Amino acid sequence: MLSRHVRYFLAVAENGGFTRAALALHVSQPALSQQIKQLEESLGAQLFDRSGRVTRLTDAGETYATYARKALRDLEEGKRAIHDVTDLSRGSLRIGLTPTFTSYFAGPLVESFHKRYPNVSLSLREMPQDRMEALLAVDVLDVGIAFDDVRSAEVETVALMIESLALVVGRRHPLAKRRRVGAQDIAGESLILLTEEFATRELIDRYCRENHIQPTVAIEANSISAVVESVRRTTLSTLLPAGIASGSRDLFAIALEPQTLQRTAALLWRKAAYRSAAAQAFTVLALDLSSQFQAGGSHPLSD
Amino acid sequence: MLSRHVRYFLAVAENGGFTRAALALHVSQPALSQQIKQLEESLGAQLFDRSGRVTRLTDAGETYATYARKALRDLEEGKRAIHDVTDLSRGSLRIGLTPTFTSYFAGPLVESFHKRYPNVSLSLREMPQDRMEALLAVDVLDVGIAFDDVRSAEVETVALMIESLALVVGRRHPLAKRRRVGAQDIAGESLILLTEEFATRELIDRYCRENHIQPTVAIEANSISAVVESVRRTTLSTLLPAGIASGSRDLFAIALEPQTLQRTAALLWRKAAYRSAAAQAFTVLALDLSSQFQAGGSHPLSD
DNA sequence: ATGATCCATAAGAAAAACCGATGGCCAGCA
DNA sequence: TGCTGGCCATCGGTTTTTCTTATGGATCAT
Repeated sequence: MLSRHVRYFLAVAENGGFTRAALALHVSQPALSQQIKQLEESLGAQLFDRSGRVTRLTDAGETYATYARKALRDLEEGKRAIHDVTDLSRGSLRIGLTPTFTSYFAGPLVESFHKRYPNVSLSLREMPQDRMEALLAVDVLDVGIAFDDVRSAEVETVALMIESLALVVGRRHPLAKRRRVGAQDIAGESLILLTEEFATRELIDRYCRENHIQPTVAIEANSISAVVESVRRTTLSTLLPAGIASGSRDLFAIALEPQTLQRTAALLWRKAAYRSAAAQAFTVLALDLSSQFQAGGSHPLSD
Repeated sequence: MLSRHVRYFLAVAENGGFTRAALALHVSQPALSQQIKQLEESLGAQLFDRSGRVTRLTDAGETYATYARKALRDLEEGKRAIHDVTDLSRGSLRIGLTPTFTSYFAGPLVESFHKRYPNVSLSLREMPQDRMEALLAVDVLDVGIAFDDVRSAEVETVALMIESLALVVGRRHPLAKRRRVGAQDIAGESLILLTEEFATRELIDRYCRENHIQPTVAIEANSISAVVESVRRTTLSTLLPAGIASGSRDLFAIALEPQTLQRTAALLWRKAAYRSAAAQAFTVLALDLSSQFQAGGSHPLSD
């Protein structure tokens, strides 16, 4: 990585002579003579004292050698640093999230990624899918977790799992013990729903139209946790990914029958973009985790 | 002195593209493609993301670039170290200056340096301290004259003198004959001050807050000479290093009592950097001159 | 002196780097 | 959607750099 001139110079300095250095470098001795001569000319100073029996550095040579060695060390360090980056002992990853994923999928994913690669710094930003796609396209995000019906042609996807919405209720809700419900059950519900800026809400509205039902929307909120906490404390219900209820004792996710209220969760990134080692590792982990969600019976809606 | 591979790599990184870099280097674009490809192979990592419209560094590339630049600086420093002749019959010195020093301290210093070493070429650049520290760190400047509270960890300092701000007024100003003034005198003044981009202004603002005074700021200017000329021609006053007034008949520097408005001027250079003979001679001269300022009664605020 | 070592120089051979031509790939635009 | 311009990769053939071998001059110990 250093020019021949400098490498040869250091070799001669270290070996205390042209002949020995030539031997060590597996080149002929005249090759060294020439290179060093050129270096001396370009630096405008004599680097070696060849007058005596042994070749030694001049003052100028001694001075230059310290800097040359430093430069060499820098380059070798750079080489090591690269491998550190690719083996994920550092680096960074900017992740975009659709709000509904933040709680139940992104949580475990980020946790396991951070556990495995603690030195990769993560940036998590929750945002609507439209915005996410735009930010991916201009390379402000590395990867997104959202749904597979992307609008932007610059974004490509890999499906993670099918996410089904369930009726989520609190322990005091009349339907709390039911295993499954149908559209007609929903029709009589008083719901608390996300506002229309969420893709989830659009999906629900379409579902209601298609099934010709008009459940009461008792409360609207623009935050998942507000919805969840309200459901927990009232006899209102909501429609959310079933995963959100898992892990919470007093929340029950009741499957919809038939399961028409579903969409495909996906990993998003810019088409043909360079994918950093961190991004690739994240992808692997995400696919892994999602297959657990799918296969393992733990996912309430996978059956 | 760096191998072609690395030099080309840096050029592509800096120019943001192969084509532009090729132009800058006066080689063909394929030559760059080949060299970079070889470098990437030898490092076992992709250095550039060529997928999009613009070519940009990958994480690995970014990492390597910092080390490569460091190596380059080392070699250039080595070159200068060689050329640096101890008798100062040639050489060069790149000096950074905080604006307030330009007039009264740097002037005499540069004058005496140039008188003593006429063959050393000088480069004087006025700039804010932050910028100065950055340029010192990347070896674009040899030495800086600023204040001793540096932010960068890569810069070290040697104190020159304590610089006290004084109330500077013109001959027609009511306080022109006073020997000293207090904070309460300042409170009633109409001032013309430097803008907030100057460290001096920050210092003054803090002083006012601490003394609970709010003098009128009649004029703001971002140039020392503008301030000085205005003070000379009006009955407005300003707060500036007392030294600025010395040597000018119709400017009067009135000491503040107590002297709380002061800071330590210092010489700055990059930590552990090679210091050329010129830089060392400059340091000696600067310390010498500053002790004259301090000791000799000529400095209006030294008593 | 003499032989052993060491480095410099010269000239041709080998290797590396380079150039121009060409083609593919995006991205912006009609 | 197809066109176009900008950008990079690849491919032969050429130029430049670097290397090798052969040789000669200098130094130093014997």
